[in-house]
Amino acid sequence: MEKGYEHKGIEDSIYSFWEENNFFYSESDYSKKKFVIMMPPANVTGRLHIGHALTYTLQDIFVRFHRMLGEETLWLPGMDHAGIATQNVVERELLSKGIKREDIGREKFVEEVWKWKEQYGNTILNQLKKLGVSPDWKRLRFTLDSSYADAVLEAFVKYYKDGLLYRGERTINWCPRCHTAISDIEVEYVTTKNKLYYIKYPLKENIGEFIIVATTRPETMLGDTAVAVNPDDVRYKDFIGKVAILPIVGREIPIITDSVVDVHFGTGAVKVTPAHSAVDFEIAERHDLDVISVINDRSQMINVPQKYTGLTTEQCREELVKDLKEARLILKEEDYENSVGHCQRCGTIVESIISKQWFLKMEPLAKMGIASVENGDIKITPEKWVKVYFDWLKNIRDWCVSRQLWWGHRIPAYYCDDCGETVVSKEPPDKCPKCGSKNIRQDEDVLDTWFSSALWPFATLGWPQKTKELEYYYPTSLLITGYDIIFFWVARMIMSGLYFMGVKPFETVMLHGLVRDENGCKMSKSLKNIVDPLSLIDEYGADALRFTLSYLSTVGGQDVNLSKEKLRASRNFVNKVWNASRFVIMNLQDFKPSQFDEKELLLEIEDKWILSRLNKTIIREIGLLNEYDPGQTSRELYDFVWSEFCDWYIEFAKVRLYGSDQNKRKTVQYILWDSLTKILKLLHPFIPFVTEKIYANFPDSEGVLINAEFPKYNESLISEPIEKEADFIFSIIRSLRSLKAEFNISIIQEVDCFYFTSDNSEKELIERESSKICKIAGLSSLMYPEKRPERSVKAIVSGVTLYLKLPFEIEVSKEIEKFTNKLVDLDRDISKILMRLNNRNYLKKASEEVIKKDREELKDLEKLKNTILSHLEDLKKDG
RNA sequence: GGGCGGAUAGUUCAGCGGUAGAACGCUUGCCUUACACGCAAGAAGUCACAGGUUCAAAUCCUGUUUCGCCCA
Repeated sequence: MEKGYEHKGIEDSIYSFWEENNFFYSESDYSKKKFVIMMPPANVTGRLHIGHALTYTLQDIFVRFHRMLGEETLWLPGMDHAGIATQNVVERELLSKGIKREDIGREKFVEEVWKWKEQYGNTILNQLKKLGVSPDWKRLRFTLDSSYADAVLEAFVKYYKDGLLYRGERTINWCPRCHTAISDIEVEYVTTKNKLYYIKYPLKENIGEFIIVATTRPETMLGDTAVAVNPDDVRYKDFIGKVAILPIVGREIPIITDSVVDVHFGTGAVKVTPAHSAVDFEIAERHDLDVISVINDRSQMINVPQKYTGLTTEQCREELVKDLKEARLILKEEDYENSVGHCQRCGTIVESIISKQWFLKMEPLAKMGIASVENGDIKITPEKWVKVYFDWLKNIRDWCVSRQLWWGHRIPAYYCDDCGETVVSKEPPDKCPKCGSKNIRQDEDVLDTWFSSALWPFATLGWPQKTKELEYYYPTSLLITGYDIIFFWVARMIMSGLYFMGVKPFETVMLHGLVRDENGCKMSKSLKNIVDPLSLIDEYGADALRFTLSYLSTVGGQDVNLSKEKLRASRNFVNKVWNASRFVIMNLQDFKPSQFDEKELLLEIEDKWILSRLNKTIIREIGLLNEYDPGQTSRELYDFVWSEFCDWYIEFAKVRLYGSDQNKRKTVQYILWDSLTKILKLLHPFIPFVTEKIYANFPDSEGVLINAEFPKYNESLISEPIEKEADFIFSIIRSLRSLKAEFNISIIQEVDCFYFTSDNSEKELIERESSKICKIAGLSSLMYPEKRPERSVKAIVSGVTLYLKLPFEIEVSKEIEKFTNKLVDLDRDISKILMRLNNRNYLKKASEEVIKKDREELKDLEKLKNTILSHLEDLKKDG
């Protein structure tokens, strides 16, 4: 084995080895418990970013863990056709060749997109492999696969037949750049500095009187069909029912009341533009107002006086404000901050317009979604998201599912040109069922990509066919994803799973945080703080990246602040594991674990200690992963492996390993082999490459780690007294080393040492372990003296006083000072505990366990105090 | 406007009722035959602020300040 772990070269070959041997493959097996995760489908245009790295690392940890537990584990990978994004990419590419999509037509364009997909679509999948993830690639699904497309059609038709899908003219969010409708949640609101204009609308009957409305978008007034005030607003009591004259246009519009009007906004009177505001549209429905569209789908003015027609909204605003000012109809304008909707995909300001679209009625679906989480059928963790989920579902609006794109699932609705009949069916009708006409056209639009990904947990398993996969794998076990798509994807999957399958799509949803930079800032192109996971893998190794991401994640699903510092720490840890293994393997050359009989074990304190600690760690890992806390698991594994196994056990092991007693040597070889084998298995879900590589070098390894059995724990090996004894020995060693450091004696320079204690068990323990203490603390001897040694440095551990024979004189006064200071600290600690133990309420109310712990602590401290006191006396005699 | 989350060592963060923790950085020694991506020994904190609950509060409650996110 090499001196340092070099991930380059190793990772790729191990990955191909796993893949070639089908270790990721799953087959339904009713004799086994199953564990199923559906991978959130990756955007086909995407490249691997750090957010993917986090989510897929976490998923892979659970997948590998359950696979090692012997469960039938399926992790189904996938890709999403990503309607708008993909269409944009290919459109841009064609445009660079001077071709517009309209030039070549729908069919040719879609062909081009498929070509693009075949060529570049697998980029992200290959990048994913670099991370070491282990999904069943043979079951890879794409949301436009023909069987998947069939599921989408089936869903659409069923929703329609059940009366949940309808086509209608309603207010929608329109992206003028993507040139399509988008759903409410695809709009991102950004606080923007704007002007608030106060515009005077003259009253018809009362010449010279006005009602003043405030707006940030004066150009929309051209489409006003009313002015509304709050019914409780006394200021406008005399205006209600009167008629205002819309300036510039001259239209007569009523002054109405509606409780949605906020009395604190502007003047309390608002203009009502039903065609360009969802709220106003609802007001219009309640009051039966006209709806006049004045902005078209290219952000141009229509149905307005000649001089404004065809202008963009911005040009129109400028002109109109000028004209209103000339007519002295603008009372004032003031600075104002409001939220302006932007297209989530391209950042363009979205326009509210009236448009004929397909909508999915959400209320009945939302009720199902709420119930299944409320009654505990589906568990969401961390729990704080449950409330967010409920709030969204309780206030949900109908979902606009049609998109004016060419790339996606084309809506299976057919319209008769002769009688106007609408037919929704999976198969195109050859004639109109109503009038028999053959003039039938399919709807031009495609479905929102999220409409298809909502079907992911069952459409990937062959639904609507009753496949054996669907039968076995549905419902799935766990869904892991970022909290940012709780509405987009999680909630919608729950609703459609319940609706079409009648059963929840997954048992548990685990939501994790988003990856941010080391200062907690969102990664963005403009901040130039984007880190590319592939270059991180290249620099630090996939294991180090994976370990960093899991190490930084928390049960609370906090955002993850990634830093190079943490990556370096993880890389060092991986290297530590490598070198500890290297040490063990080097010392196992003459040892055959399979031929060793456990009855020959001559266990010593450190063996029993590491076995106790190891078994506790196994229990912790199983417990923590079952509580969805991979972060805490990685932190505890790190500490156990580094600070306990490497720092103490391996150091102790060297004593017998390099000693002459062959039986002792065999024991320590066996424990090293046994515990490291288990450690590698415990670590494997987190750092699969390095552990697999090491395992291949292991004597008598049972094959490969990826499908090795997860270590079983043995509770009878856990012992608190053993751990306490070991800690006592460690403390002795620590204080001896500390003494040497204090007096600048090199760790390898051996010195004589005496120890004294009035406690027999302590004396025996040290006697028994003295040769190891000597080796590890760098002593030439450790003796119990006939009489008290003179002029020696002392350290005190519990009842033990240690006398280090230094090659030079020490200052007694300094020693006295040192111990006097320690005494002060000690007294403070003792009085703290005494205060508690003398408090009757404490004794009455605190738990027995706590009180017992306090009493033991007090005993220990007092023992220590007595030891210090008697040796202070000694020192004073010396002085 | 409504909701959620953060404020703990120089920095990044764990801990979330019973004696303040880690990593990195810093200081001092060490190339001790697994590892300098290392070893050993240190220094370093009114746990944002103010009240309250409790025998006991970084930890629970209320309020304040402040930073961030989501929804309207």
